[in-house]
Amino acid sequence: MRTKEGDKGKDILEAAIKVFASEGYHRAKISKIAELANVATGSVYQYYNNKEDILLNIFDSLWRNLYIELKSLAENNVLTPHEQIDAMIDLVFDSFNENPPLALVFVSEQHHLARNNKEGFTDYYEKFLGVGEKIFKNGLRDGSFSGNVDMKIFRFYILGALRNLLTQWAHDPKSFPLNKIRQNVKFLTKNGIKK
Amino acid sequence: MRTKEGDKGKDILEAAIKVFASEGYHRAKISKIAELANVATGSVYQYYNNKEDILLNIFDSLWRNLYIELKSLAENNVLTPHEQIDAMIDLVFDSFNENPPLALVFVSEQHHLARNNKEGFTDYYEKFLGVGEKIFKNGLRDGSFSGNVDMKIFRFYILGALRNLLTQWAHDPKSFPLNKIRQNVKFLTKNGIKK
DNA sequence: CCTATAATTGAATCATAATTCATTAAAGAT
DNA sequence: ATCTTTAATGAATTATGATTCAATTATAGG
Repeated sequence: MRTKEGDKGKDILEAAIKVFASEGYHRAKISKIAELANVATGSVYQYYNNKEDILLNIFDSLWRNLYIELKSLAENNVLTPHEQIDAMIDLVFDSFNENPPLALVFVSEQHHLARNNKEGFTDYYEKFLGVGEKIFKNGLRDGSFSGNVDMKIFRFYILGALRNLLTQWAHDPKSFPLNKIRQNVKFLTKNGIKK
Repeated sequence: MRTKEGDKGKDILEAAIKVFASEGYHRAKISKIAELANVATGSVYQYYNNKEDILLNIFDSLWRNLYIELKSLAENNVLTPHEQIDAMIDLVFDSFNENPPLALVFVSEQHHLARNNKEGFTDYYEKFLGVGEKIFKNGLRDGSFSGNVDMKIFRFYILGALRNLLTQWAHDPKSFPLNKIRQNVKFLTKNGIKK
């Protein structure tokens, strides 16, 4: 019996991230992904059901990691709620720091999955939001967060801000340094623009 | 000489907004847009060069309006910089309040245009950002905004937050009331989450 | 009431690229 | 060494839907 050589599944996923990032999901050709992965076009279908399935796998593993990391920092009792929010911001940026193409896919292609998979494209996304809620509630309980803000609104507010900043950074990592972004986002989230 | 009946160009644009919103740009069929606009498929091409040109027109008029409105409120000397930011938040929400499908197109399809039209898909977008800068600088000058925040970062921060909240609202306008969102965003932008 | 011009039509064309599948290759089992 | 099973291949198939264009229709001017 013939056995699989190397880890073609992974090669394909990594190639897909690059191609999705540079062409966008719809323009990305399976043949191009296969070429980058050093695999025949048909082989892609040995590993994934179809093009969307590739994207699904990218997002599933992405949100899985984010969820696991956020969970562990939410369980860290040494951190104050403010520090947990800061750590969450770092977590998001760190996840993409070494991989701008992944950031581009993350910020640009999720809406495609969300549209097709009405019932959620990955459980980890929901779970991630759930952990975010927990952090927020702790902050309210111990009095460090303002009661004037709705949890869900805050959640989408900060994720939207992070996403947009990540987009700009990924397009031009050099002229838009991540460390400065981090610092500013932490400040704004905590204190707002008011002097 | 035969003359144009009604305003088919506008009918097509409005139909396109609905179809793009419900199907997404790539799945949207020209034939479906034509049907909704009560026009033959071919007629669409009398008014627009191609599918992307339709999207371009939607965004051009959208950003044109946003720019004009923002400009006029930036020139309003009666408002403090904080009030101008608040008014900008209102402006964005007001632009979509009556038209959730337009909001969905706005939040989901701009990246497609940005990707293809490297040199900017509409001048009004750049101009809008320019006016935002002006407001920000005024706030710095008169001492009402914190000097700890970089202008460009603030700009993408708040636009990202607005965009994400608009997305959620457009998907479910009833359970996610715009007025509450407005109020929370204004508060967060100004004061942050800190108690 | 003609005629010229421009608007409108929608079926046919055309391009693209996802997916399939018959074929070939490799590796473990006998 | 041969056989069997699974992996890998990439050319051929197929589906889709954007765009074109020859035919038709409506209006204004003469």
